[in-house]
Amino acid sequence: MNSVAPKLALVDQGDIDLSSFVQTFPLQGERLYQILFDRHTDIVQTQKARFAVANLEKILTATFEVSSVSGFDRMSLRDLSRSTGMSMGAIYSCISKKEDIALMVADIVRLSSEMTRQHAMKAESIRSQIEESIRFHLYASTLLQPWYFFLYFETRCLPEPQQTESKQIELDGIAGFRDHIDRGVEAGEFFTDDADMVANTIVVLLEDWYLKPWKTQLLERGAQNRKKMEQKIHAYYRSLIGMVNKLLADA
Amino acid sequence: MNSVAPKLALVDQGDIDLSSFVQTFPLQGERLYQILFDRHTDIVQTQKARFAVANLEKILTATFEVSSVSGFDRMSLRDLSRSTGMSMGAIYSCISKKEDIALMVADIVRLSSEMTRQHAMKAESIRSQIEESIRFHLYASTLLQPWYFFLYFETRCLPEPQQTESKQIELDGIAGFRDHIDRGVEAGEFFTDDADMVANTIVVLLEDWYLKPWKTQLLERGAQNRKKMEQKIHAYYRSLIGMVNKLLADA
DNA sequence: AAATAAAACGAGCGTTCGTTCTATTTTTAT
DNA sequence: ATAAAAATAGAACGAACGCTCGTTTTATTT
Repeated sequence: MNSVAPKLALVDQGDIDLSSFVQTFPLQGERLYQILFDRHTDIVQTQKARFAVANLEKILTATFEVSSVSGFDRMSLRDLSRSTGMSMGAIYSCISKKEDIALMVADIVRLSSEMTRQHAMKAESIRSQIEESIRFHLYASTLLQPWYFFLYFETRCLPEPQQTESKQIELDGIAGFRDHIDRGVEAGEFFTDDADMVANTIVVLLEDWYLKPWKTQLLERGAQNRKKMEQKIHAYYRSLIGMVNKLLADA
Repeated sequence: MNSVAPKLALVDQGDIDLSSFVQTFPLQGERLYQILFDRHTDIVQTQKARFAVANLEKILTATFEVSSVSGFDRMSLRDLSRSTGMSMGAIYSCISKKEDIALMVADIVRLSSEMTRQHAMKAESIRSQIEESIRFHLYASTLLQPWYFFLYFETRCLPEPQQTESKQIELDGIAGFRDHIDRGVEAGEFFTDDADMVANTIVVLLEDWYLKPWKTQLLERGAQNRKKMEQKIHAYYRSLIGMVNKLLADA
């Protein structure tokens, strides 16, 4: 290991930029709802996948839209019915309880977090494990922004065991970064006297990205904004990495 | 100005530590509810301040306790009646609508934020303005932790104008720090190439303190923990200042 | 064309909510 | 002592809620 450890890469590395992430990340579009259907055969009453997938998409899209105004509790199923264009009966042939919607959101976010963890483990150096954790999390939480946002604010609508699990996921995230940092310090790759704070700061700023998109992101959808959105993500990514580099000085 | 600007003070300065803050901060104990009574004569039906103050304290304390489990919406006034030991009639002579409770919380937090701003303005150097903003905010949001926490998660229970105002308070907080930083860079006190990120990080970590007290704080109340709590605050304060110092290198 | 099964429909069920009201008792102030 | 103010317990109200169910529509097979 060179005594002047290389800073985290500040430029895209081609094979791991947003475009290629979008091409491989499975929790998108129709596949996302297909996965939801497959993983919740006990909840979803509709039998034919074709109908279920289409309706799950309607229900979840409308849930994010309606509940973002004043929360999941205040979203009535009549609101949802109006917003989806489905009848009450149709909704209840797709889910069996209102709470099921929140359960499915929690499941997808948990799945996404697990995929992030798996991906980062594959990186070689400690610096690139940190880098990949951050990058992958930013990508995933951008594509699934309404899902991450919903889970954060509506965890309390879930039954107790799921509430505890959500909190645990966050703690694991912090512990993961602290672990990387500790190992990096031990290996002499970099130095800090406050690993807890650095780890916590990273996690909190990753949360900030999907909780307060109005701070930095464009909220409009559409192809013309794809490019702009990509630029915004990478600007935030560079900011974050730049900060980590300042906090984790060379040993 | 010396070219080697002094770092933010890492030790207490006696007259502005937690103990003296507690002695002067008005939004505590009985005074807090007296202020609430005075500022909401239109809402509170009870005439005699003595009764109103005692009941407001019961109502707000119980609200924080009950609503922390599953949110303000799911807290019924019958829960509140049971938890306060007050009858429905007594509750409704103290408030006129359930929403009033949330409005009063928002009012106090707004007031506290304003006091923080006023206090920090009195500091002389730019560094100490940043330092005082952070310190004062940490103190205030510790004493009023349930209030800050409640407002953050239950803003959506408020009518639209108040929702927008809450969001604006956060944006103003970020803008305030960015302004300090910009002026400090201009004056040559320190340097950063990412003032936005530094300002945002400070605000987000200040929020983290009252949103996730289980990460770092002791939750138990009581005199025997007073000392421990004070140590925890200052440990977090030092961590935060240490980080700011690393991010705002000498010019 | 007829038969079948899945899906969609929406009025209506029972429940709970916030809120009001009444009758009664307790507390406070003069 | 007495009148005013406050607190109590709980019945009652209408609105809104999550959810069900008998019926109708649609899609597919016979």
